[in-house]
Amino acid sequence: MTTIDSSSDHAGPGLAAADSESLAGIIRSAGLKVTAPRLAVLRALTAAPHSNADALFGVVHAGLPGTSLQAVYGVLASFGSAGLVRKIEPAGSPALFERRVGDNHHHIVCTRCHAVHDVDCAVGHAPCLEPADALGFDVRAAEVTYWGLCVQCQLETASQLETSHP
Amino acid sequence: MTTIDSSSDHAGPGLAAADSESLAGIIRSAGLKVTAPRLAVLRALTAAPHSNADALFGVVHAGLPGTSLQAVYGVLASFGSAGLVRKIEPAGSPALFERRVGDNHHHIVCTRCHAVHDVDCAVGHAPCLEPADALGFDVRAAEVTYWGLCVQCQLETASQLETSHP
DNA sequence: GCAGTTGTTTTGATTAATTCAAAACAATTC
DNA sequence: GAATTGTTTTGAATTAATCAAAACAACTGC
Repeated sequence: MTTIDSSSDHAGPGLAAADSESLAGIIRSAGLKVTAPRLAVLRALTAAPHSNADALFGVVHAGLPGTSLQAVYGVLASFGSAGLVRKIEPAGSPALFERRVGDNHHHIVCTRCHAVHDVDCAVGHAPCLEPADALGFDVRAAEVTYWGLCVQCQLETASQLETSHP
Repeated sequence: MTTIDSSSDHAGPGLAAADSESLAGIIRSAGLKVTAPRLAVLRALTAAPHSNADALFGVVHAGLPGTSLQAVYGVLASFGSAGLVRKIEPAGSPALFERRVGDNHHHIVCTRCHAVHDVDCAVGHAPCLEPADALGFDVRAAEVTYWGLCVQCQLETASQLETSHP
């Protein structure tokens, strides 16, 4: 299996060495050991935010055969507790992961194709963070999910309607 | 337990006949056939909102042995498409069901014990319904989930802290 | 540079929640 | 009261995720 080498005087994979370097730095700064699967997952997640474990496994496994799906789950779990990634679980989808953490942003999900995009707070600051009646709860977070049709699906459903016109 | 019976000339199950009658009416009005499992699920869900399929199965099966878990799933699916119940899927919990539909309300979930309560809109009308940038989406719904500690869990964690003091 | 320690990954199995499909059955319609 | 349509049962399968032990690799200090 390949080793991880960040020293510059080295003719490794070659492509995107600086990229790996910074990703490695991010992982190390989080107090985690830098490993090939972790680099690969972090790179894949940077390229495709809102990916699920299986999709990440596909990408990672392609570039690093021998990586197991369980490894991806393990990497995501460690990234999660290290605060490096955030896990979101929209109804009807498997868990998705994103690197954008710490800010207060929300998600908009297409009800037809399940595409997910980030949306900033509606209000500008902590959104809706005060429920009308918190029932004594110590509220720590407010999660907003918007549901609707993405542009693509609006077009496709419109043309379908047209086609099925008498 | 006292019997409530309004349809006097009827020797049915006897217990809570008026209740069953009205529940039956609700089911029938939704265009669905009235069956024992459906009545039982609707009654159980009225008594314990935010129940999952398994919990409902437990209650239903106790009163109506022979009912299968799949029947409960089937009932909930038909109720769902008939608009009689709403399905919510908080992260980390199995799907929950509630009869409160059509109004715009949200949920507050305890991060420790997973208790779920209804909360009304933060704003009074459609809450946060306009994201900062909808990215071209045709937004149809905004779902807000508050996360925090319920009163009970606040007390329990506080006393735990106290106990573990040096 | 090299060995030890600690943490990570693989391998293989297991669980939880839900869905699918066909046959048996029951509620409304005629 | 019989036919029709839809519902429930039975049994299996699927998906997403988790658990556990052994093999392995990255960082620590020498």
